Amino acid sequence: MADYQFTKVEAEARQKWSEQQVYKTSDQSSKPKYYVLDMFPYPSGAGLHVGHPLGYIASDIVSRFKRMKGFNVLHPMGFDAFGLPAEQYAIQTGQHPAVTTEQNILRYVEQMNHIGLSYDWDRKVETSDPDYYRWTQWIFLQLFDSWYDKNTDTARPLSELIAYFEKNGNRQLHAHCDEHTPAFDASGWQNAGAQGQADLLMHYRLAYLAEARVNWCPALGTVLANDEVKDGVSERGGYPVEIRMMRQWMMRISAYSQRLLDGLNEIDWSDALKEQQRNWIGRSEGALLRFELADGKNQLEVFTTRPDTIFGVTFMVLAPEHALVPEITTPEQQAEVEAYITKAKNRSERERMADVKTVSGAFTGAYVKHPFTGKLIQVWIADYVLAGYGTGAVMAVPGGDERDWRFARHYKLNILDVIEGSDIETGANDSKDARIINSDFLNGLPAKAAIRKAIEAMEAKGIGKGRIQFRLRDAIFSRQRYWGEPVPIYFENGIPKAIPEDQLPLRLPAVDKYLPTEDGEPPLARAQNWQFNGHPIETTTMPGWAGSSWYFLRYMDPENKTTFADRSKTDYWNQVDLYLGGSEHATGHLLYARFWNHFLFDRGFIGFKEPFKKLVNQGMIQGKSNFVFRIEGTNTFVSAGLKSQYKTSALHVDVNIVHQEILDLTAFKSWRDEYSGAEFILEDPTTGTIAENGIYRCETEVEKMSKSKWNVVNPDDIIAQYGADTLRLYEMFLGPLEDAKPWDTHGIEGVYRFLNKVWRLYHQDDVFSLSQETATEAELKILHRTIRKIEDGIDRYSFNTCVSAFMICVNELQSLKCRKQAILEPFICLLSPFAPFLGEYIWQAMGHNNSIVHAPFPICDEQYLTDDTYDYPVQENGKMRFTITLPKQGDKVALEQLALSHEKVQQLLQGKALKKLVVVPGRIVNLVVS
RNA sequence: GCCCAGAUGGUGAAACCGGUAGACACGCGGGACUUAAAAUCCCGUGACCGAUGAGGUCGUGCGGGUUCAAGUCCCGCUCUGGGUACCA
Repeated sequence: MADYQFTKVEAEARQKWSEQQVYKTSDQSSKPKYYVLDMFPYPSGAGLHVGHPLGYIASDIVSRFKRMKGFNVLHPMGFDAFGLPAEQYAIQTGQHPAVTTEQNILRYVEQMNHIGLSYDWDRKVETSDPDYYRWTQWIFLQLFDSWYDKNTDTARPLSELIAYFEKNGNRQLHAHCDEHTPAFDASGWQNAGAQGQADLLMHYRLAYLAEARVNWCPALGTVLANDEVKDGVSERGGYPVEIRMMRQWMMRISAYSQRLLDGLNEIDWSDALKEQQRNWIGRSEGALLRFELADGKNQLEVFTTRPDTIFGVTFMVLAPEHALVPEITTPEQQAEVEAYITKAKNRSERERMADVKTVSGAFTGAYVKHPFTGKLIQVWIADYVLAGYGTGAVMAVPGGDERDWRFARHYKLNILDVIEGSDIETGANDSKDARIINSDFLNGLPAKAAIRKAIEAMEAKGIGKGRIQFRLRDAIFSRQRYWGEPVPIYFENGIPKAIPEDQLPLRLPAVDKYLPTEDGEPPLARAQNWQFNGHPIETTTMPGWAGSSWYFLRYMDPENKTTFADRSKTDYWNQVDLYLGGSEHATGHLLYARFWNHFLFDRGFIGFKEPFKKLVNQGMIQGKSNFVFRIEGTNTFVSAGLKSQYKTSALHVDVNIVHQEILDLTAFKSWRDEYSGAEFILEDPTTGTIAENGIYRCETEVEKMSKSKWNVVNPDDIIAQYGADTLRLYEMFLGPLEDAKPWDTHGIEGVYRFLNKVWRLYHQDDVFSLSQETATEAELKILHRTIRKIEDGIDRYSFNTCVSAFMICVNELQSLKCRKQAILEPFICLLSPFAPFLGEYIWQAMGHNNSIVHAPFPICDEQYLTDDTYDYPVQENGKMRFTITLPKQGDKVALEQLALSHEKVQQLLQGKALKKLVVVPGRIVNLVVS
């Protein structure tokens, strides 16, 4: 018998769906709502790869299941269409990124439709569409026009802040603002002038301008992402990169630190993910305290989580870029300090944090006075202290902090023992459970009590106070790029002003090149008349996360011309019930989106704080990259087994010309021009020695699936060979949704055979035929057990076990030769969320007019699930021996009696003394014998 | 470095609450059907000892521990993946 004709089946089902517009979703329904969201993709030029659909298929199964269960399901899709790759492509080819992006999107939509994803495409959003980014710009302006009131713990309109300043200045104001905001009274405000007032407001705005550290590449004239910088030079071109302060738009996400932390308690996300967000936000309780410099002029402010170890301070460490460094450095130390700053300056933060082995620093020559003992303490600079965290300065307690200890050891600085039970010769002791010693008034106190007492003493002395510090920093929002949302701000006499709402969208202008200007201005500076009423417009654009921070709201009301989404619609659809996406977004997108959502809630634009009620991370499907080895300086390639005999460099090779790790030599030569004359040193696969007629073996490595790594596998190819239902089932069958796994088609035949078996249940000699006989008890048991397993599986997002449950069911029905509609009609409904094409086709063959998409999900009848007896495994000292059949439920004592009197048990116990009998009803019998 | 996750047969995996480790597949071996092949169906398949039997021993990355019982819980490691603030 031939295979089932999946191409025909899938084409017919697809036509049915598009004719009947089965996925169109109404904003009004008597049914309960359910919102299933996928993280929308960046539409890359390589098209959708097999890794993308993993999550999409899973969420599609849930969507289809919920529809059949009687929910009004919102299941949309869109595109995160701004981004660097399109811009790079534009730089290389001169093509406008909008053009290539649109082509890529069309391709993605087509691919998604081939997979059978049940999106309501009428709700598609694209972040690069002016009708969409108009509202991204609008939200930016709301942030620009808001400040954070710590009294009410909400964002409020700036007009209210201005009214307050006019009456009171910023006295008694409890607002979230920059660290060094000056104090002023009402007259100070009134006399500040337009520029002065604008500067003062800038300290409070939630979207604000400030100086920020960036990776500046002078040769490219642009700022680079950390991952575009490798070993201090640009990845593209290998030019030097320096760290520089630049004026940038920032987002005051730090105002929301505590709320973003608290909100985690209300949402159903994995503990691992919540933990990552908690660590990212990084709340720590401690004290802020000031040390007088010995020069009597300056003060040094530090944040410490261990004020209880204040008597263990033996030196101070500042970040090399700390503002006081030039001022306090003594002439004798100046050369050394400057040399160190130059060296440290261009190390990335990541490098500085990761490198704990090399200790480096420089003494400034300055001293501070210990606030309690009055002793003089040296002030050092070292790059393990980061400028961006806390105050950029630490009080070093080498007895209590590992990094301080290593630093002290290296520079032979004093180490004091202030924590009971330490051995300061071998390392620091950061225990918070020990008692404090050698510390005057803190002696004998446990650390936690000592922390409180130390803070009290500091407050009494007026040198410090208790403080809660967050690691979360304000986010840099400006990008020196072309392909992003323009920031809707213009500058009138240097004062940043909002472009009026009714003038939005501020469209991306045309430019002659997608590159920075000669003097390092961003690409938008190339635009003609980039002005508003004669005033220059901001030239940076927004980052990728701007558009993705609110797209889930736009799906609810995608066409709205007067607001980003009507309140009645956002109230109806409300939170996302299930959000599916990769864990690589744990601290980026998922934090920024929560921030914007909280903000929109504060300002009354939406009615809920947390956007994503339930979140599931699908594991990444990784690529299996293949490598060939070129002998350096030649065009000769050596097989993997022989490569150690030569000096070679490994090069990625296209996975599509490698089969079972063996390179197709002819295909390789025609793959790229430069390899047309390639020569090979081949190996004998059994002996691993050089062999003229041997094979070329590649080495493999599991990496992210990416065009640049030549390991992308396209789902279209799989669909052409096996059909979309097979692809869907196979991706689900691969393993648990949340696990990362490399793509491998080894087992795909299995699910393909399964679908053919399903087909044959409904067809005899390819002719559709079912029997109308009444189902037997055995058949009903199989069906209802499967219904239970599938519902359970979907509820637990355990789609792989669902597929195996289907396989078991079909194997059993097949061996019973069941062809009964009474069983096979509910079965196809059960299967249809997983294999919708085959489901629809058979549903139609059964004579239904409606689509299976709207069929009801079969209901499990409990009476077919219960068993009276159970085969108890009997263990001897925990080792499995045999099974005995006993009642499944029942009184424990009665079961013990039954077990003991069982013939096999008696036999086992002969000549042995029973020490203990363990019987767990419905589970196990364990005989403990001596 | 730091934070988060993972590791089970030749392979992908299952085991949901601490209770029969390896369901379901792939691959492989054998058989049926066929002139033959494909497709399909049936049987076997963790390792080792034993006779190919009965039966037994070992076995869930490594080293310890708790328990009548550990893949599952606790302590200490190793390796792999993700994130580390301008990739998305």
